[in-house]
Amino acid sequence: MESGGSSVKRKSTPARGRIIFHVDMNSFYASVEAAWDPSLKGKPLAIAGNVEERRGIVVTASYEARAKGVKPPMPLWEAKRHCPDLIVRKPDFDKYRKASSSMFQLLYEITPLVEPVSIDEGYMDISDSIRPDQAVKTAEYIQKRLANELSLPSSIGVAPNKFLAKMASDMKKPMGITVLRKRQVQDVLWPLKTIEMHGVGEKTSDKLKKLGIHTIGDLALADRDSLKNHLGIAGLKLNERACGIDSRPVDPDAVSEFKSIGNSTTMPSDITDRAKIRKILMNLADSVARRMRKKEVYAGNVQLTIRYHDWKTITRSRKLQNPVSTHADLLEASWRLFEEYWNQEPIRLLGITAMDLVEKGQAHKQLDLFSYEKDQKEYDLASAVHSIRDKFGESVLLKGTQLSKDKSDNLRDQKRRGTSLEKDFLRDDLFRKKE
DNA sequence: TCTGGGGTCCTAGGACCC
DNA sequence: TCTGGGGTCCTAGGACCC
Repeated sequence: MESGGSSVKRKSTPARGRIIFHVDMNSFYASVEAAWDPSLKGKPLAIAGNVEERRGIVVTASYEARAKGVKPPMPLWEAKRHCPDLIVRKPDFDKYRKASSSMFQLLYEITPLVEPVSIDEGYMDISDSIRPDQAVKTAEYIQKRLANELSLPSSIGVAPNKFLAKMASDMKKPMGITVLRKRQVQDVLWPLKTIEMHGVGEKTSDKLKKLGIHTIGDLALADRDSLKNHLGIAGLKLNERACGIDSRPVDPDAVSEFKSIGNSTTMPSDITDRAKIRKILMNLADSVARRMRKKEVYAGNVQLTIRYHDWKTITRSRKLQNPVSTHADLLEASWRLFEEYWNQEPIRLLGITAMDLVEKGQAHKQLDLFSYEKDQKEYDLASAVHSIRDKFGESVLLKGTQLSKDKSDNLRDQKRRGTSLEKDFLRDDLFRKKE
């Protein structure tokens, strides 16, 4: 046992009596557009990608559009059939990011315990900042300010944990405030179909049906062993959530850094022409590199996505010898993957994703010339020792080379595992010489 | 005329080490 | 010579969400 005295720092204690908000913006992209251009207010509006092409889909629809049957993610042509006077706008992400940051700024005024989940939703833990009897008033206050100051409608769920808050915010839209208490779970949640549950998609819901589980209540009362067998750990989690149990804390740092940055594009028509394909990869590499530059990160791994004419999608990735950031390096890496894995069939979509992101300073460290030269010498020696050993056996080596042998073993391991950043740089150099 | 583009997390298998 | 089990890293795919 540890001696007492050290007090635990708490962000958001799952232990007892938390009050969690889930703030969910309604039709966010469409609402932002209408906030910027009030002439759009009250009109059926859809935000859709690929507007000129035939392949656009509705990303977000205003409530007026929804009333006429327009529902994301619906192909644009179908949306227009439902609603001939539909106004269509292309997404403008810079605009949405700005609106998003204003929105979160407002939430931070209530408590620092805000966890952004996506561009338009987030959790708040107000347990330590607001008196319980003031919770609903606070939710109303937030909602009013979002509407008055930013012209943005929202829905807020108020509950003892994240899962219930999330479910609650979904129940009244737009401009709803819903309180969901633990003791209401049985009455309110259990009658719902499993697909209504956050975390259950089509596949899982189908699997559950085969187990005779149709509602959230079925899920709550299901046999845990059976759930574990068929769905793994995820099954156990779902069972707990269905019972209203969720101990995940609200973590303000949860999404502070990006894990990957990618861009992809669907072609107007399927292609097989290598020159065209390379051109598209060039553009993708360019936009990924641009976004990486903004975030000041390097990529340790590059992934290529190919979606074929028949919707079959493959991803191929490779860890890089040293982190890269330029569009040329990204293109080179993805082109190599492309050459290696394309099966010659017509392609519908191409994507490049930068993964294993490291901060700029981190990546630069490896380019330190001194350690490079030092390693180069050691590596050369190590390689020589290795090839001699491989050719003539251990006995040929002098005693004095024993140390180098160990070193060479080390280097060989690192080379294989790719764990040492400095050695990675070294390896890349060797790699290039080979080509 | 079906099916976008941005992500995260989890699982599973193979290679390899100890 | 035959043998085990735990652990890490890498890659690919799948499910899900907004």
